[in-house]
Amino acid sequence: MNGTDRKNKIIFHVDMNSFYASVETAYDPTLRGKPLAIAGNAEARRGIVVTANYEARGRGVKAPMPLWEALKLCPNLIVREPNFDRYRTASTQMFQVLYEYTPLVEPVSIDEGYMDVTTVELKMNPIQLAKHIQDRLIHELNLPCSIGIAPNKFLAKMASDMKKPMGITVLRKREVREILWPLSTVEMHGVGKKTAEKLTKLGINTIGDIANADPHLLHRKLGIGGVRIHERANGIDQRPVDPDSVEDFKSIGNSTTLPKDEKNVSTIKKVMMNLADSVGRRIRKKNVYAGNIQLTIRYHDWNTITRSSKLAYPISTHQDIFEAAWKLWEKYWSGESVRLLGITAMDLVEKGHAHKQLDLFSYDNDEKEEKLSGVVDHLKNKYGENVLLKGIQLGNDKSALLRDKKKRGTSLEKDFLRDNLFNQKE
DNA sequence: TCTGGGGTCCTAGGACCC
DNA sequence: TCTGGGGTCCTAGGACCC
Repeated sequence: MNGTDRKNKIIFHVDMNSFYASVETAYDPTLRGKPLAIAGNAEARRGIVVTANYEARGRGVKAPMPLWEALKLCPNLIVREPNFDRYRTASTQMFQVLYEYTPLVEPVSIDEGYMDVTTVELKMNPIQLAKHIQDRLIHELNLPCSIGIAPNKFLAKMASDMKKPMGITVLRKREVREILWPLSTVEMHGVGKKTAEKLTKLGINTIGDIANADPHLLHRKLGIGGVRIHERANGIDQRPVDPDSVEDFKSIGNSTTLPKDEKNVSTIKKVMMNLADSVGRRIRKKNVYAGNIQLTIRYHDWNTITRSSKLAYPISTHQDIFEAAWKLWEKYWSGESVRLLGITAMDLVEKGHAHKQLDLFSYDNDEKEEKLSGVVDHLKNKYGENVLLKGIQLGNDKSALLRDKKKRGTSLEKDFLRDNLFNQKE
């Protein structure tokens, strides 16, 4: 293998076909061949089609469609409520199979992922390998998928979309002009309705038009995303398959649509406590702290606002999360009735070596220790162990952290350090 | 009988610091 | 004290995807 060979990667995009519906059918084979939709309870205002199988899609049912509309199109539609634990289990099993071929697997969602199979040594060509994986998923898990094979992630993604269900599609770079360019701009991954409208105004109607447009114009009109779609439309995508990207999640949140529009504060408080509880469980399970809490309020008229505030120190308990969210609620609620509430933990920092660090302090108050372990991990993460240790050891002097102009903390961090670590007397 | 829930990335303006 | 400019942080909203 020489350098030129290594430059031409072989990327798979594995895309499970109508995943939730397929998982349900695997559990209950009597569903096979019948039109099936996964949708929430309409009484609880969750009546949205999340996934429709191909029989239902043939009748025009597709996600996300209100359930009543789906039933109008397809009166004999079978409807099942989503069972996310079941889907997560199936997803894990599915990725297990992919990991058997290479560690270079990048899950992008519960039902799709990329594989870099460039260096996989097998007595098969890539198409045979894809077929082999597809066969295993259908035989071992009863789950159909489509696989796109291409020299990069974007083309693999576009390829996997071309034959469904159970397709295998190769898209070579030299075929981009013939296969991708005639498609309309919305067909392109990354171009949605709004961007397509803007493009239409510029006289850009197909992926080929994007490819041949002036990238400076696209930059002016669409920002950095414009440059990106120009590259992609020309078959260029340098992003590596990153198996670690699952680890660095940026936020964890939960939201819920209320059974009816609500302005009763004690009801809302209960909902928010439940949301805070589940967000707290999830971040603690992932061993992270939240440095910022965001509250989402959707009003009866569908007007949605988000309000967030950076915290003086990272938190992880449901009480702390609730308190932060409740402060935002009290500050920003307009008084109108509410349709949906959401709490999201953001600016996540790893828990790290909290307890080892804690030995440096002589606090006897448990609660304070919990809070301090959060800020210590946060600062360590951000500035590195040395800076932080130096800062702490300087004790009641001004810390290295506060002095270092390049690595100075945020004002919130400074305030916190001043209040809690340095017994500051100016 | 309108319209779920989980995310990521980008932009833009003002605050703040040097 | 005035003036300007650059950089980062923080927040809110929008677009997009599954």
